[in-house]
Amino acid sequence: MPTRTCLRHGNEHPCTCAMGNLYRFIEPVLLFLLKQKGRAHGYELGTELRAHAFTDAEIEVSALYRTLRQLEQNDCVTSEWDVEGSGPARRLYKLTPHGKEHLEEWITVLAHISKSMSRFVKEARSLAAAADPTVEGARLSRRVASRPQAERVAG
Amino acid sequence: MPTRTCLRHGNEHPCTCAMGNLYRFIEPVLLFLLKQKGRAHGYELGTELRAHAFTDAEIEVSALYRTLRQLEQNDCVTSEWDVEGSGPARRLYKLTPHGKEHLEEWITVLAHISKSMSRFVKEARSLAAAADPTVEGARLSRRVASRPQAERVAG
DNA sequence: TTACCATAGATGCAACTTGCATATATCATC
DNA sequence: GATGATATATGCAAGTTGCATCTATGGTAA
Repeated sequence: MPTRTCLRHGNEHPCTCAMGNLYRFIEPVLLFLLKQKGRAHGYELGTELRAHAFTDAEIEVSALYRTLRQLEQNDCVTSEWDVEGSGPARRLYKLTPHGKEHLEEWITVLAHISKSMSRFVKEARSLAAAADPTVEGARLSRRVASRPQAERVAG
Repeated sequence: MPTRTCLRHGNEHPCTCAMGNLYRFIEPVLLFLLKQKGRAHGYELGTELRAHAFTDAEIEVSALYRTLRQLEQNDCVTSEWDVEGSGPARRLYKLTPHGKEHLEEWITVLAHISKSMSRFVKEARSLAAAADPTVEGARLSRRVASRPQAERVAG
C-alpha cells in the first residue's frame, strides 16, 4: 500500500485503491472476458472489467489498452480493426490458443495466491483475537472461518 | 506475469515467481511477523517470510530491507541498533500502534482481494468446464447455476 | 452551426518500483 | 589469510504506473 493514499476514498478507511491497478491482475480478467465473449474491443472490456476486478481500483484506460497490446505482442490475443457500424474504429480482440493456455496458468497461480492469502488472513485474525481477548475477540477466535461481519468498508 | 519468466522454475509450469516479489504483499507479512514475535531484525524476518508469503517468489533481500525502512518512514515500525552478541550489528524492529492499525487495514484489504480472486477462479474454471465438457469438466459444470450465454457473434 | 459529449484508442513523461550486482562490516572456521 | 555465514545497505538500468493529452468519429443539444 506504500506511501500512496486513495484519492477517491481518502485516508479514512482501508482501500484496495491504494494498491494501484496491479496490471498483473488486469491481465487474467481480460483473458477471461475474451474467452467468455469470444471477441471484444478494449473499450467494451473496460466497462465489464469492474465486475471481475480484484480490487476497487479505478480502471486506468491507458493501462487497459497497454495490457491488450502487450498480450498481443506475447501472442495471447490477436486483433483486427473493425470499421463496421458507426463511431470510431475499434480494435477487435480474440484469444489465441496460447492465450487460452496462459489463462489456465493464471488460474492455477491465482488459486494458489488466493489460498495463501486467505490462510494468512485467518492466521492474522486469530493472532489479533488472541492478543485482544475482548468479547468480540473471543467470539472471533472461536470460529474464524465464517464471519458475517462488516468486512468490506473499502469501495 | 508479463514478459517475465521464472528463472528458478523455468517455463514449464505456471509459477507465481513470474509475478515478481510484489513488495506490496511483503509488507503485511512483515507487519504480521513483527506483531507475532514482538521484535525482530530484518535478516531473521527474511528467513521466516517464506512460510507466510503469497507467492513462490524468492525473497529479494534488498526489497525486504527497503520495505522495512519504508515502514519506518511511515511510522509503522521503529528500529534501534542491537550491538549485543556476536556478529554484525542488527537493526531491531518493533511494531508501532499505527503499524498495528495498518496491519488491520491490510487484513481487511487482503480478505477482500482473496475473496474476489477465488470467486474469479471459480468462474473461470466453470467456464473452462463448460467449454470442454469432458468427464472431469462435466462434474464441475453440473454445479454451475447459470451457464454462460452463447457467444455474441459480431457482424 | 457550433459546442459538447460519448465512444475508441494511443502516447509522452515524470515518478516510482524492482531485480541484480555490489559494498560494507563482524565473527567463526578451515 | 581465505572463505563463508550473518547483517544491512545502495547504485543503477529496466520496467511499470498515473495522469495528462492527443487524435478521431458521430450523435445531440443549444
